[in-house]
Amino acid sequence: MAKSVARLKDIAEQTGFSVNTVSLALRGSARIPDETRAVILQTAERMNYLPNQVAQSLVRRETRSVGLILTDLKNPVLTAVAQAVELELSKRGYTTLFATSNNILSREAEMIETFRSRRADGMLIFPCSHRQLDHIRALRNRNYPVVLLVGDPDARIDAVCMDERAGAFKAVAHLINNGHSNVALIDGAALLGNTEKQEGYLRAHAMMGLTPDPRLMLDPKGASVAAGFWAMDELRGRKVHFSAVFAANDSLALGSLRYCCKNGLRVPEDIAIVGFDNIEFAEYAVTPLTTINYDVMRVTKLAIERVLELIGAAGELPEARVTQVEPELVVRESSSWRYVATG
Amino acid sequence: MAKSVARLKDIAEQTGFSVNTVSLALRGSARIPDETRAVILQTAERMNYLPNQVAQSLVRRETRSVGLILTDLKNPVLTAVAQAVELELSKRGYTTLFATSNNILSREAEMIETFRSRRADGMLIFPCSHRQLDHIRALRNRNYPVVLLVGDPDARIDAVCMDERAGAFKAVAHLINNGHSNVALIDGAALLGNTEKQEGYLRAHAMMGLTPDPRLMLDPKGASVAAGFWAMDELRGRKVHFSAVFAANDSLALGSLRYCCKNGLRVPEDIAIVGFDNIEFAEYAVTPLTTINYDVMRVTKLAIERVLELIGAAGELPEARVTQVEPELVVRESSSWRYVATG
DNA sequence: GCCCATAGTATTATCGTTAATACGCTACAT
DNA sequence: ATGTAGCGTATTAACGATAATACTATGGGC
Repeated sequence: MAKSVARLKDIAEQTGFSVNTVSLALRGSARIPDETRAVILQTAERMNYLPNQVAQSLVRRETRSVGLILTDLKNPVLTAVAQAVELELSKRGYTTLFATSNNILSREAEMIETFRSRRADGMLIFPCSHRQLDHIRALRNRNYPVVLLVGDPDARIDAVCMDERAGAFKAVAHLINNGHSNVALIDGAALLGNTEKQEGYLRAHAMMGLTPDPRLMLDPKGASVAAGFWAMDELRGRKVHFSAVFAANDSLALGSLRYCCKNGLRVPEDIAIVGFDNIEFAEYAVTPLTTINYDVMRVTKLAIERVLELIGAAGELPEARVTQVEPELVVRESSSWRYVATG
Repeated sequence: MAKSVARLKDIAEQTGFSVNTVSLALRGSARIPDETRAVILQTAERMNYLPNQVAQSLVRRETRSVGLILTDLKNPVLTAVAQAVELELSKRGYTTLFATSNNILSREAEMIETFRSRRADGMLIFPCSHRQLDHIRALRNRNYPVVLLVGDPDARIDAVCMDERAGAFKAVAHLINNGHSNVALIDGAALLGNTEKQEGYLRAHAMMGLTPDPRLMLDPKGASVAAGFWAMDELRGRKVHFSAVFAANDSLALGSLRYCCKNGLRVPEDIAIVGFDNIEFAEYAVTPLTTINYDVMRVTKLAIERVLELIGAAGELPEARVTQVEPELVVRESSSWRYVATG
């Protein structure tokens, strides 16, 4: 905290009015005559006074701050979420307390406790695991406003999120419809309990009466471009035929694409690739990437409205609601050489 | 703020001890016998007590929070900075207050005031403009601990940062040394007053006795891949010969690369490209990108140490110091077809 | 001239915590 | 027995603001 900043008391001493009069004047009370207010305002200005929000928070019993806990910022989509959250919150006079869990459950729990201790009015959480949510549910049960950014309709916790299952379904169905009956899956999230994309992948197969070879489902051990590159190499080593790849995010997909490039595999002729998230680099890749897109800004706004609604709720929190936004498939060259021919 | 949370007073009433005894017991004072402490600890646990940091901050006159203001999070390097800052601060028991200025000076000033009002113990700022720093200097002059993440040795404000001028110099000197005497510059930062990279570009030319054609210096009007694509098109339209491009960040460079790809220009044979920042996508591009790399984690750690040092300083702040970390050139195929031949 | 409404300002309590100090009791030395 | 050291706990006053209430002039009505 900056050393020696002006307080109401200092302004009071300077002007000769009481602390309360100064407080009322600065807050624009009608009980203070214009002349008095002018003197006080001017003195406050001169002394560079800014209300101490710590003291205000104590007496008002609200901090006007919201905690944001993400897994990490390596994924450009989470980055976009972070920025959108901060923007929307600050528009509404709230400050963002920020933390990352690095996919470590204990760290997630720790950051939640930190924010609770700081009396954040509410929290937005992108949980490490979409299944282990007991610590978050406990929070909600104690009437703390929490909104998850990935949702499980059965979790009994509010959530506003993109429907990953539907997105994965669309991606894989698109590949199967384009004649690919052997689609590989590059996705490591299932190990953390986040099986939505895998479920979409399986459901798309089931719908078409196909059963994917389990050897085509690979954990890339990371979410980076390098991991995608490695995963592709590993898949090829398994000697199981596949003509298409669905990667759980665009970084992985771009890594796969790079692998193909380097190893003389044509995309999409030899291997079709579909990513997820529609990051900017996807569109400008050697072979523009087919991917799953959703409106980050819209989801974020809804999430913020939800958390502010919970914060505003008097007494008991309302019943938890899960809002899932349907993502859309963006078809580009990497999945459709017909598209190459015509486009 | 969550409704009705346990306070020291509640524990005091439950156990029959006074508030102060409870406070001392929870903080592990030696004056409290083990038996008393055990009772209090157990009751606190049962009531799910967590100290109210708002009240603590008020009485301790420090919030153990640091404000982080970035321009935006679209640049993966700033993202990495944000994550590293949060990690390092939380290791040291500090919370990160986060905001973005979107390169709008008034918003930057506003967020600074917000954090000051919240009594953040210090701030780390990536300013929109490296020249208009009066509002930040004023803060420092009032003894507020601030550390900039881009530095001007003459600004009389502490800074820990990468030496952008030196980085740009290395990039352009590398191109010139490889036989490119007409190097284009794609960089829009100079309009905001951030001329470091441009200066490096000019200095590299001057050093070699060259004067760049001003028509080869282009403002891409943005920092995205799309902007880089557009800039390349614009440059070619100017009908001034150039055989190499230095782009102010890797997104711009990847956009340029994509343009070349699409328009039959070979990289590096027809056009050499050098980027800046060494984001992961640079390495895995069609033509791996030569770029400027620096150790984000190291710079971040130094910056945090500096701000905590300022926070810890009793009385007047010490003289401002600017620490610049030298970045390094990472040569890949995009700038050197000799490298292609051998590598 | 007196009462009362009202405008303008001050007083006091409060938020949840910490810090300094005070108090009461036991035990011990003298 | 008596002063005193020390231990365990309580009391009180901050921190910087807000909110409810309490004063104190002043002016108007009769």
